[in-house]
Amino acid sequence: MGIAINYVIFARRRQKIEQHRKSLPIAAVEKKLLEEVSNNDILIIVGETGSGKTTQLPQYLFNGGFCRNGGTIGITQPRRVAAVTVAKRVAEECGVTLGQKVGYAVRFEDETSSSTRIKYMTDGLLLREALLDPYLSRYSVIIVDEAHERTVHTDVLLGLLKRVQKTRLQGAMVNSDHTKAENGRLFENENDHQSNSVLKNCRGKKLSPLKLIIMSASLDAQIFSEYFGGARAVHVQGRQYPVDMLYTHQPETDYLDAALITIFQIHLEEGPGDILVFLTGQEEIESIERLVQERLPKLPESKRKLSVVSIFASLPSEKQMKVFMPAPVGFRKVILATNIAETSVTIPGIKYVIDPGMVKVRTYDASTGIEPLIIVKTSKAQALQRSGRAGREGPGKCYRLYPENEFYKLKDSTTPEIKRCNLSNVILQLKALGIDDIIGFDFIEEPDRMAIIKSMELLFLLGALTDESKLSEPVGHQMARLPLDPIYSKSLIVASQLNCLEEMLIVVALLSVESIFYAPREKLEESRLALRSFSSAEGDHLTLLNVYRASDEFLEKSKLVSSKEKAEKNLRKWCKENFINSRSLKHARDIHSQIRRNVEQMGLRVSSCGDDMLPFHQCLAASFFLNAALKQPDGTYRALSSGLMVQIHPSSVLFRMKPECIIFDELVRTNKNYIRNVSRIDYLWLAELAPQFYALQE
DNA sequence: GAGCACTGC
Repeated sequence: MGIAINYVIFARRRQKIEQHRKSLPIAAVEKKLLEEVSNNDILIIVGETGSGKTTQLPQYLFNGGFCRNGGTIGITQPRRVAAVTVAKRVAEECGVTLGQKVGYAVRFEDETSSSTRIKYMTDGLLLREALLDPYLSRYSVIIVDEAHERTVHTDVLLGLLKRVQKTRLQGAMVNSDHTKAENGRLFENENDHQSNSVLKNCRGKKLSPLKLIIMSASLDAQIFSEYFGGARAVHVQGRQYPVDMLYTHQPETDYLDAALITIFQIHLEEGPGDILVFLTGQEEIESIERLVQERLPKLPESKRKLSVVSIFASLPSEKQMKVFMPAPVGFRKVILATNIAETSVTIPGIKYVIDPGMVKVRTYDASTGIEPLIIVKTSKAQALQRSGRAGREGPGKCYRLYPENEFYKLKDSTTPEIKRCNLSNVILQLKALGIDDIIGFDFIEEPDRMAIIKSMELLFLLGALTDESKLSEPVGHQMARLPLDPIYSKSLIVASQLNCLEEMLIVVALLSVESIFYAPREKLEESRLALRSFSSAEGDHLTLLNVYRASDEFLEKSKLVSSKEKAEKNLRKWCKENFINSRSLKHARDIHSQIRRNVEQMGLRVSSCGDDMLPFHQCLAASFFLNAALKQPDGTYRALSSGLMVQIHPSSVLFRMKPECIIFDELVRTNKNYIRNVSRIDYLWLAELAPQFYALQE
């Protein structure tokens, strides 16, 4: 009886899934798409939101025989959550256990097996895979999804895939001819012993042609098509509800005030439905929240049913969750959000979107190496993405707080990340793939020449590149294998020589994540007091180490008496009491175990310097030497490499102490040039430990 | 004596 009922439920569920699949816009063109993929080695698919391309196309290809010879279909996503949730959904649609036919792989999580044929992953992870398998030989098809977002990973991946595809096509011809592939080289330096070993692994295997599919949600198919030599582009219809666009008559001088007025206008004049407001940062969000709360009591009592919630990335997860909870009965919800609500999270119930048209972006100044955040106008594509958030569940309205003619003056799309970021990691990865001519590399959009040169200089000074700009052996190759900023990778290599790798692994993991300290404004004093027990007079690096060790000790003790789940819950409580951000700490723990595994595999010696922290600080000097600063008579500091005048950030344990010579982790420009995560070093160490930079200056 | 958007390996 029970089995029969279960079967009925199961059958209904399958039927529902099938109905849903057939109702998607892409279902109407399944056969056509299969033909297109068969006939074209590269295909561009433009599909708007709701077309079903991400979940359906891989299934069509699987059923269409594109995995026949044991090949895998790989689908890349810019974000982890997308890779994970889509994989789960597709496994369910296929009626299989996740990790079997359908799986996913993201950093720290691998839900695949040898039987996986449809594999969702992040684009960054596929790039890492390429280091081990430069021809990506396990894949018969690679689909690059959300290519319009143009993350730095996507851009590098596109260049690599273009090359791999060409090589595999030639390799396949060669395999059938039994002659040598003269032009079928991915590498320029096949004689290098490192890449040679990789090549040998690949030669045994038969290279088969690779199908490439680039999927984009916006109308810029042209760029991708041109890049791939006039590749064929097909459009797939999306499915969205209509969104009414409303503009202001005149430009607004104060977009925050305009946003505030619009919130109340919608609340008082429009039908039910929640409001999503796009703001540029935490400060704006908090000030609008305060202003709404202040004005609410002035409304007639029956009109006060407005509940304000906010979301931004650095908000602790439990507070983020509040935006997903429905407002109390009869209340309208206003969500104040950064562009986290543009793509990363989807909040249900939104009918109204308010878009002031501004966004905070990170930029990169190659001459100073500083990456300041600035507020700029959104692009057209971004404005469209924002307005689309109003039409997910029904018809909606979008209030753009600028005149309509201003919209047409906006840039079509946001500047690709590769044009505004530090390129040292990109260069390291390309070099590790045997691509030595960075300036000649076929990027879809060229990075600035100056940015390339600056990053090469940095890699050279770190010892990752030889005089001929090749990856050095072993340092350069080791650095390329580590999933870290090059300076951090270098510090691990130095630490193994100075016998303090145990300590440096922890510190590097902590420096790699968002600040682990959580100090809410209203509890500033309390949080400072909590921090005191961990503080080290030597600086922030040791302080970080103390916090990590204390948390680790607490967790280990907790595990002795309770289950793993309970122990982790206890740790979160411990974090709260000590004003530590548990999400950041968890992230650091994950990175720590990954890089520890990495260095062990590389054969580096993991040992501890015990209580003598001298080698640890020497290691900091030897690897962060470009971030050294000297005290000036007035108590400020001069950064030695850039000559910039900087100040220790007030959050540093050395803020009052002001030692003569310090090294720092990063320089942030707000009102002043602040340096963060600072430690005291001996000035004389610089010339001794970093002669490649300091000996020349004497 | 300060406030930093969002991702990713």
